[in-house]
Amino acid sequence: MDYHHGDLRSALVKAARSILEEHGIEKTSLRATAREAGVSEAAPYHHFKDKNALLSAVAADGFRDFTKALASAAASDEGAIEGHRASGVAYVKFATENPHLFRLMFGSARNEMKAPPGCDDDVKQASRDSFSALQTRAAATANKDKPDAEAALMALKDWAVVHGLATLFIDGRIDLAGYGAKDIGDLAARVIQMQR
Amino acid sequence: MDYHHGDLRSALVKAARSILEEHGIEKTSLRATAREAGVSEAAPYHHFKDKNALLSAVAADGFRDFTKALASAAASDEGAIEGHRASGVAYVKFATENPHLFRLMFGSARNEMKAPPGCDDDVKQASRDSFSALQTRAAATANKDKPDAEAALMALKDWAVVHGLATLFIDGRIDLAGYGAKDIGDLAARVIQMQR
DNA sequence: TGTACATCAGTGAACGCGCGTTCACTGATGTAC
DNA sequence: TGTACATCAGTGAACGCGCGTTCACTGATGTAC
Repeated sequence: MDYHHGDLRSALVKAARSILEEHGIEKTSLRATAREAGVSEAAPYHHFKDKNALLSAVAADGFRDFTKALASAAASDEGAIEGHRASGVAYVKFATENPHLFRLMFGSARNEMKAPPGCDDDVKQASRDSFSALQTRAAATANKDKPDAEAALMALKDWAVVHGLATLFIDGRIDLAGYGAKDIGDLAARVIQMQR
Repeated sequence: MDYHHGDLRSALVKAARSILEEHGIEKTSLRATAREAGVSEAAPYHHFKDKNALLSAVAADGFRDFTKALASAAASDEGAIEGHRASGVAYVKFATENPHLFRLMFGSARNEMKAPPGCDDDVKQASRDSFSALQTRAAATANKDKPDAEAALMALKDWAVVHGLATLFIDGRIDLAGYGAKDIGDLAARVIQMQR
């Protein structure tokens, strides 16, 4: 028996994330995670206070990847507007490629209510980082003549569009063929640039 | 003991919906529903094949209410665009007022995979009704000069905006005060009418 | 370099829980005669 | 109108399951001397 694993904590996060993506949130139990990591079912308690703490670590991890994916999409295009749009497409793609993780990150699967304040800080911080980067890019595209309040609403609308597309798509509500789209990235790009 | 309840089936749907809204999806069990309806824990099996069937009935019920709420909002305003916008606000409000129901309706809490084709038809039909009404109203606002494909994308964008707002809000991602909004309906109305 | 020891990260067994589901049953209801 | 009986919607007890969590434990590791 291995009595010292090396880095069980991150191995558990990885294992949980893998179960989550493969089998969904309701199969993602502490026990299954421990088994996946090849460790006894009580071992996770040396690294996580409870199940919620593990799920929060997975969510925080997800947010860090998410932030990176959006930023790198934005950087690969020149021009504030192009970059903003590219990061919108990346938003939808990330959700599509990691649907269960995306739901865990945004949803209510973790019990945030009973967490003492100060706890769960990791997810909170990681998600805040994502959204502030998002808003920064949105702000960079704003018409200079418009008041700040309008720019903020516009940024929210852009966010809602990509979040709505992502959510509807992973919940199976969007029929790509019906829109003549070859994939969700294609459809997202066209929807994002659409104007009345 | 009451051996004949009268209309246990719909009482169970009502009970499940009430537990769902009050305590969330993970507390919504068949047993809890039976207890809430004041009936033995095995009784539901005379009306629903399994837990999924009960949840599907709740979701279908929700979709019917949802469709009504959107239609009546659209009807209370004159003009296609005003009606369309009003139904968008109603969309967000419905989600806000019935967050758990909304998640059940759209989400993956029911196991749709293992349902034999032909089953679950009730939800499918009810949700299709909702979305087709939505698209009809969107189409009515379309610029006549635009090709149909563009109008369809525009309708999808409108849908994504309200669905995104609804989802982000019920998941606690939107700070109303930060936008100077008095409530979510107010904010939704402003976001919906916002243009670049 | 060698040894005693505190610490720390594992183990494995056990707890209690609520759940979905099944079963044989029971009593109320409506219908045929 | 009265009665026999099939049907149907309930009951209550039981099943097995996987889960979160706790516990006393054990053996590996690093450090002080």
